[in-house]
Amino acid sequence: MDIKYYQIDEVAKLTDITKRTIRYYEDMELLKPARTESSYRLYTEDNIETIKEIKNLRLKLGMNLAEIQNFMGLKKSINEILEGKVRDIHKIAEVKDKIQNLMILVGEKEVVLQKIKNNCNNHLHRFSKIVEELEEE
Amino acid sequence: MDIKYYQIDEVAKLTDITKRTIRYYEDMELLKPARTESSYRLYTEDNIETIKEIKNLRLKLGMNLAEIQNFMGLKKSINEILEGKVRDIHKIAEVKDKIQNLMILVGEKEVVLQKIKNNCNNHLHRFSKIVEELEEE
DNA sequence: AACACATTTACGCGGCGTGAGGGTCT
DNA sequence: GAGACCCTCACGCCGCGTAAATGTGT
Repeated sequence: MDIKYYQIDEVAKLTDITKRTIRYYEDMELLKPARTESSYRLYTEDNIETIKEIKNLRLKLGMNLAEIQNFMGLKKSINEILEGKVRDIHKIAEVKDKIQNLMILVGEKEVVLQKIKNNCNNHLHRFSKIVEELEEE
Repeated sequence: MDIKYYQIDEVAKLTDITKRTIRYYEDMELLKPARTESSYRLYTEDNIETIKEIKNLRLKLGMNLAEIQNFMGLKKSINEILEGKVRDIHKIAEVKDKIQNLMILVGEKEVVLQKIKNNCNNHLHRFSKIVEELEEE
């Protein structure tokens, strides 16, 4: 069963990430696409999923590439543990710590979002009342 | 009743934002501190709150300064409406639209955070089981 | 005079945008 | 031969970090 490969232009369209940025992620070692004999980059479905994940982490959560590197490394460690490749309890404990730290950061971001949401809702309600009052005049 | 003013070094310590960055926010017109005769910047409590808010929006939500400009403009519009300075129903409707768009963006960010949280929790549970099994050996 | 602040100006890095100049052909 | 791709430099902008040169005095 052969793997389907995509060229960079198609990947850019599928992910809505520019070719420049996709190549830059490779420079930063977030991606390692295959190459043709003439150096054309060949991306797998997995590569495309990785790009979409980077996009989310950058644009929605504002992580920088170093943080994303870290995050990807954590995911790799998690998979190695789940696959039984890592059986050292201390190593596993380290990864658990990293996961818990990550959840703290996630929690802090959620707090900020909640505050904004609450404010927005309050304003929308008040505006409705204000508009009603204006319409009565 | 006179207002208490802070110099930039104290503001930097109170907000944990560098002086360089605080000055840069002024260049970007996010801040307009008063000045002494010798050009020293003087910040109010309100200025400090603004800096803390910018910090949250940048570091926790990854907004760029242009987006923050927009966000601050929206807040200003909201206050003008709440204060009764704006009584044009169409203007109020525009602001409501902007608030709703903002809430959509906030919702998208929450989805990403929720996925990460769920994954983290799943992994932590699985790790506990793996560690139990390893300890039985 | 000396110290601890302040000011502006300017170059450097990360994360790309945007060509330029030149090969390849899914 | 002509598109429509691909490649690798390389310079420019934004959001600051980090001096350097200079002024002020909470």
